[in-house]
Amino acid sequence: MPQNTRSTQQRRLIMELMEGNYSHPTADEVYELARAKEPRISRGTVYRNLNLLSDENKIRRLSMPIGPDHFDCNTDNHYHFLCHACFHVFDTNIKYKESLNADPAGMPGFKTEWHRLILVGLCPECAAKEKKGT
Amino acid sequence: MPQNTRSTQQRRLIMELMEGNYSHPTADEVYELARAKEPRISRGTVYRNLNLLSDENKIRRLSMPIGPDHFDCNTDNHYHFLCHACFHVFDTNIKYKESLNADPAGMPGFKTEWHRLILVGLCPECAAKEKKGT
DNA sequence: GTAACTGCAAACACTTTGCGAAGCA
DNA sequence: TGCTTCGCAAAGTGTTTGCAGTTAC
Repeated sequence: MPQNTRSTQQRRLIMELMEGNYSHPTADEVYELARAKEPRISRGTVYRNLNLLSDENKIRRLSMPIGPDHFDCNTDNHYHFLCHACFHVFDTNIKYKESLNADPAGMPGFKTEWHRLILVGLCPECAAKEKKGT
Repeated sequence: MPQNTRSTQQRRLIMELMEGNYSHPTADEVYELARAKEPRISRGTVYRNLNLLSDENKIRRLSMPIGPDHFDCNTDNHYHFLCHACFHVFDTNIKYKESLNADPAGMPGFKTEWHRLILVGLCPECAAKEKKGT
């Protein structure tokens, strides 16, 4: 990260697109949204800004067991559900377990900084489609 | 997956390398191990066989929030710790929560098939190095 | 003025895939 | 014999990076 970050048009646009966007978009989805408003914006700029905003904790990067990373405007600790059919990401109601970041029992010396819990399966819509198809 | 899978030299070699190997190697590490015994083996073959063996549940694919996938000869459900300095993967002693695969409370319609919990931080060795460096 | 940032394109890391030859059942 | 698998190389996906020009402060 540079010492002084600046407020550029592109950065403001990307932050605006993320604010209040609870769809957990991928970098490419943000790129498409951004391009609709600012056609000259480049993919590199979107990636760079998403990385910078994550580093500044203004958004959260969500790495998935399948496919590209997603980004979340909600930086509160919470867990996600990934549908392996439509690849949408959903928030879960599972309570965040702060205790998992404490030294895991029986693993002295390990310093946990963060943890990731992801459920993978089918969302209601895709589960219904699956049923119909069978 | 094909209807009938065969027992080839390469597949047997890769399975042998995985059996009793608790170091959670990446595909590339398996490739290097395999090449030491069978120099003509190709990367594609290693990837194909690791995928096939995972599909057959003879090994387990571990997707990490950083870096390439790892593979585990232990197919029992358990959780892992990733050191973000040396990128080694360790088994944790955290009890597997079967209940997370039940319908998450308050999320009717979602069908969870599996879940992944990964702790990220520093292993004892890298934590010690970090301390020294500071 | 100058460090931070941009667009662009090339490079990168990891993985999959198309093909013709070889091998297992 | 016929389907599976192989080695090889090329392509695919998602992301980062070097560069020369531009912009914020």
